[in-house]
Amino acid sequence: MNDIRPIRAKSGTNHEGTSAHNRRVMIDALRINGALSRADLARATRLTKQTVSNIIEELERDGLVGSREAVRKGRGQPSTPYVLVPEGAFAIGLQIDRHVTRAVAVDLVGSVLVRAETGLPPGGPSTGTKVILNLVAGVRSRLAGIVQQSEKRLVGLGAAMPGPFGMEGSGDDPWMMEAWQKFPLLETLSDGTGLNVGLQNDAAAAATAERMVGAAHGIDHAVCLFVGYGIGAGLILNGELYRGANGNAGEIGMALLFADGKTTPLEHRASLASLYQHLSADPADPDLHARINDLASRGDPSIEAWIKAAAADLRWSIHLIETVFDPQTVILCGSAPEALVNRLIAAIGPLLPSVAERRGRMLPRLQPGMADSWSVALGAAAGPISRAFDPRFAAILKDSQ
Amino acid sequence: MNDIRPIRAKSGTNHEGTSAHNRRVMIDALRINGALSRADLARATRLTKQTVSNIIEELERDGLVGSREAVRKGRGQPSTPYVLVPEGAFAIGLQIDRHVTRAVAVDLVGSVLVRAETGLPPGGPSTGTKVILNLVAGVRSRLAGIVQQSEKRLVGLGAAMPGPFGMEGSGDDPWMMEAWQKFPLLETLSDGTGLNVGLQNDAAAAATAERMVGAAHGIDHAVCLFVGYGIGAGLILNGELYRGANGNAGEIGMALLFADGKTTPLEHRASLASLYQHLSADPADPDLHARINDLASRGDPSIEAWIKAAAADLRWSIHLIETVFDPQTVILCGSAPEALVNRLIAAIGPLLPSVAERRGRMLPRLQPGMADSWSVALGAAAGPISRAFDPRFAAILKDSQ
DNA sequence: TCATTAAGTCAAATGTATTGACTTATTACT
DNA sequence: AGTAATAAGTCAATACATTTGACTTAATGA
Repeated sequence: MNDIRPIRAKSGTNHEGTSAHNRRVMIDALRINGALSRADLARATRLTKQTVSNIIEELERDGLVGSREAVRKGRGQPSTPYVLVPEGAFAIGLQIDRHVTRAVAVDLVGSVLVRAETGLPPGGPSTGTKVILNLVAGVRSRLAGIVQQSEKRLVGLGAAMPGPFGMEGSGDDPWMMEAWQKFPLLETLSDGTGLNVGLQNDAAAAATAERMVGAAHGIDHAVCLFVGYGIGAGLILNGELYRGANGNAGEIGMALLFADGKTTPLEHRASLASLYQHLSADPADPDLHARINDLASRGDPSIEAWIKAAAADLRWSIHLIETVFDPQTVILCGSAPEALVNRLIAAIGPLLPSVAERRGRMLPRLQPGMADSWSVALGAAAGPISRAFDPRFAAILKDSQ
Repeated sequence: MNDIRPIRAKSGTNHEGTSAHNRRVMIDALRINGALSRADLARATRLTKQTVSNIIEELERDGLVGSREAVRKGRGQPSTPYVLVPEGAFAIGLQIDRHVTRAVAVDLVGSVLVRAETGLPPGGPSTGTKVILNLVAGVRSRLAGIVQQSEKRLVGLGAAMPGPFGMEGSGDDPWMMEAWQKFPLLETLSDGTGLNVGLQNDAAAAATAERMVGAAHGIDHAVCLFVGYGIGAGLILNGELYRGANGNAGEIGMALLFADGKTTPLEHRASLASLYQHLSADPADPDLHARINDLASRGDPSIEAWIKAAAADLRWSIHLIETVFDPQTVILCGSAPEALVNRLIAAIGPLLPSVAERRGRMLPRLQPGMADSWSVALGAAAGPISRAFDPRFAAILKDSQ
């Protein structure tokens, strides 16, 4: 008689959910297409002109969209194009990496306004959180110096760091990432900044960045293969970042390869970590990034052997991604030096035959994405922007209100 | 000036979208939890009692839900539990396999009411469509003989067959599946039956079945590893079947393994096809299924070597699935004989260490799913039921109305 | 017996999108 | 030059689904 088992159900929705969705759809349409008139928006979203007018008026009042000069394009009344106002919203992005942490402030359209970087002292969270909170506070105050009302328009703080999260650890990581992965980072950052905080792994952040301003812009099914210290895949499925049950979806670097008579995780063979080992380089060396970029762009033999081997593994990874996710395109990005990523892309081709080989493809199977040191921090910041403004199923539900 | 580029945007929504979503949420809640009172539903869905009353009244009028006798459970007015009415809706499921085709009729709760099976003549679609349409028509009329008003309540026809779809083919498949994959099946079935028709690959169908009545019931992140003639994964992500950009997501059988000095697709090593080869058996032999079931349940040495090798490959596949999808659970199912699936599950354990190893797991990492000949046809039928009644983002949008 | 608790209903209010007529501004045609 | 055609956008009224708050019903427990 005593039924203690909780009832599981999805949340319903109501008028406010409808309205919230339609606002997001408008913003998304302007983000993807650039300037659009109210009539354009009505046709594209299948809403009526009147509804679009109401919503646009409201978004304009909120400072999220603005009008440009009317344009004549044939018969009929000239149309007034609307565009996103970059200063309509801001977010802070934070990248926590092995020996460095970076923070950026970005605006609604994904432009980076403030950058800051600092070394992360050894000792993990116990010593690092203070450094991080200082860095964020610095970025925040510099942003306030650049634009008016930035605090009011700050939608959140997005953090990114290498995954996987919540795993039983092996305890052998000298860079203490494992300690960070177990640390209650969300609460600490939330308490320390008073902002809404989100967390994703660095591959997911890179994908979020690619979707906002990069090669995945406006694409609903894309996978970003991220080559950094480790290797991960950021998954854009049905137009949304897919996180999995525990935020660890896409940790493809831990996929096992059978090679040389043993099974090895992909990222032990094809990541920056493996390159550092190949070069006997110290990952903490601040000049290393530039040096590798230089070696890669010169085609130095010390690096070519690694590139050839890594490219073979990445070729396999891309085949795997195409096979299991069936995306419209795969984007290769990374925190690796740009010249290295370009060399890898060149060395990866031609791709292996896969289900992606089909008539009528609109996009290349493999595209280069961002490969600079700031793309993960940018993607971290894009997270809160996306959560606040992109159309998502969760956003219409009552339990998100 | 002439801007021909089409405007891309997501569709907006309105009251009808809201209402449609809330109806689906009610049905979903009753499907997952069984009998619930209006008050229960209001709490679970976060809608008001009044709204729930309105919707339940409407669903009852539509014959989709019905009430049971009121139950007293402490102080307060006794509550009236509502349940799904099985006869509220029906769907036909169709499995097209290499040498056989099966059709079933299922009801709203996933019970199979009618089964029919027939051999598929050689020659592919040109000779096969007639057989299939006859089979479907037979099932349909038998259903009409069993229940009243079945035609009115028929929400669609779901088809399932081995993928991948739309690929440039190699043309060496004696069973003509490639011809089927290129054939305009949807149009043919739609024209031939007048029903809404959907198409999935067989792994996706198996996952749809597991979600409606099997091990994935009520679970939002699950992957069904399907062992049939080939190998595929059916992906339940965020509570919905994920299809990918071209309906080929989850075709894990084509993933490449490096082994014995060459790269081989997984399904050349661990599928029923490989077992048939191992046993030098004729796949068209109608007794083969029973014979393999017998060999597997007796632990016959002729099959144990294959099981051991296949289990190793499946162990790797499960690790891969956990790594890239981060599901709550992996379900092993198949059109393989049940005893074989059970032997495989036993031989697969213990699983490889992965991100799935974490404190506080609620579900086992690997669970057995359905392994009978009818589960794909059942899943095919579950497709239209799910499309019509399960909460989905697409269902609230105007372009789905 | 009566206060308390919980389920469920009623009628009015609220919030959004829709409808259809109307205004405005421009081009194309005669 | 004049006028019809076309398209953008507004106005006021309406429709639709959920919400609100008071109310009714039916049980338990002290």
